[in-house]
Amino acid sequence: MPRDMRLQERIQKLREFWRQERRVPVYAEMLDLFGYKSKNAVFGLLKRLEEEGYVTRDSKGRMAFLPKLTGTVRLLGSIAAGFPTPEEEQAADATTLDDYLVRNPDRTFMLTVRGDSMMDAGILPGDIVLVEKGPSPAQRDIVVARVDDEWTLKYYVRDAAGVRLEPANRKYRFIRPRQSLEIGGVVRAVIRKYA
Amino acid sequence: MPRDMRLQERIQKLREFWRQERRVPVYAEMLDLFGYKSKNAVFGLLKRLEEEGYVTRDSKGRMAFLPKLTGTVRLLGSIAAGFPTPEEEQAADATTLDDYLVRNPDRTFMLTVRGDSMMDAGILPGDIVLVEKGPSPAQRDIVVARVDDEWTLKYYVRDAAGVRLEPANRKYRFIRPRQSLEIGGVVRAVIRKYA
DNA sequence: TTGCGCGGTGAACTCTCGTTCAGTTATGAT
DNA sequence: ATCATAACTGAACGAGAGTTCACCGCGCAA
Repeated sequence: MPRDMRLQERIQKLREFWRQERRVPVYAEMLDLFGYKSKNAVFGLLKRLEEEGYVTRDSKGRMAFLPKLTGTVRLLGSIAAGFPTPEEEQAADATTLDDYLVRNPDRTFMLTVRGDSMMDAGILPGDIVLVEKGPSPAQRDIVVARVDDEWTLKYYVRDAAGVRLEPANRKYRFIRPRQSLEIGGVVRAVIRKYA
Repeated sequence: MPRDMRLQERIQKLREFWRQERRVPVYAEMLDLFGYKSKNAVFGLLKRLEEEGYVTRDSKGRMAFLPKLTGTVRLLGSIAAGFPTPEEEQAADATTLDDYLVRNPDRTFMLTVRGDSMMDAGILPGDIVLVEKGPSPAQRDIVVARVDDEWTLKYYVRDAAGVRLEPANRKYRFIRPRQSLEIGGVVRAVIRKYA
């Protein structure tokens, strides 16, 4: 059996273990995970995995899996580039959606969208927005704002007259808040999950 | 200092540790993480965290953090329901986007959308689709299909005459594949990340 | 004030974990 | 076929892990 194939198989075992247990297996567990009989074999394998960027160790030698191992999706190119062959799939590094989408975990929330005020921006009712609380919005950021005692999504636009909130839907007109403008947060991502 | 507040602070420390190290801290590390002087204090705290569903143990007592601790986003209600008070935020359980969006990690890929064939379904150029390879598409699933030697997104529709691929854009007409229809995978989610 | 319980200290202990070393077997290139 | 190197076995070791136990002190209610 070729060397690289065996390695990939073992990495696959580690992925499965991680998904089930949410932790790094101890040597004893890796023994029967890989079919080894000696802990030193595990030791050697881990050294290779470290070289290839699947695991790290802290200053005291404690191990942790990296996203290359724990990731749930592989990042490929564009759709036009075509669908990947199995080899290309293997080559593509895995990543986690959390790392990809969330910068400030403690301030980020998922909210379900109601209403069609941002339809023209591709945000449909039922979609989920990732909202970061706290930062002051930049020009044309989409924000969660209180308008007429009701929370909605709007573009945040600063102009000569102050701040105005623009919908992305021709049915509605923009709004210029009278006094206090309450901003819940800034939309960092939109997620639509099918079925 | 009230009991629950201290607990929340400590949970927060654990979250930070997890984000940095991607593993469960050992007792010694928790000692100065929490400012304890005795390992038994850590032992007691972990028992509480287990009762409250933040950590699990396997049959041999090995610990793992649960999504309630490792999660990056909190799932709130709808936007119309308003923005949460700090107490409501605390009450909302954290979750990971990976668990939320990906069912079959080994078969799921991220692809960047090129072209406007699905614009009316809220899928814009530059968006990212999560594609699951393998499953046979259900009626009106969005699929990655090869059309005229080029990969695109289309609705998959089975009708009396066989299979047809429908765009979500009035500019284009549906397509009925002559012989072989190549399906790359089924779109399970759409993601749009700002800036 | 007394008594109780929670939350903590400190020390002792056991056992498992990761590492090391010497030696053996398998693998793949020449 | 030969040989160097990588992969693995088996045993031994030492450190560090988590657990347990005895005890303490503070807040709080009776």
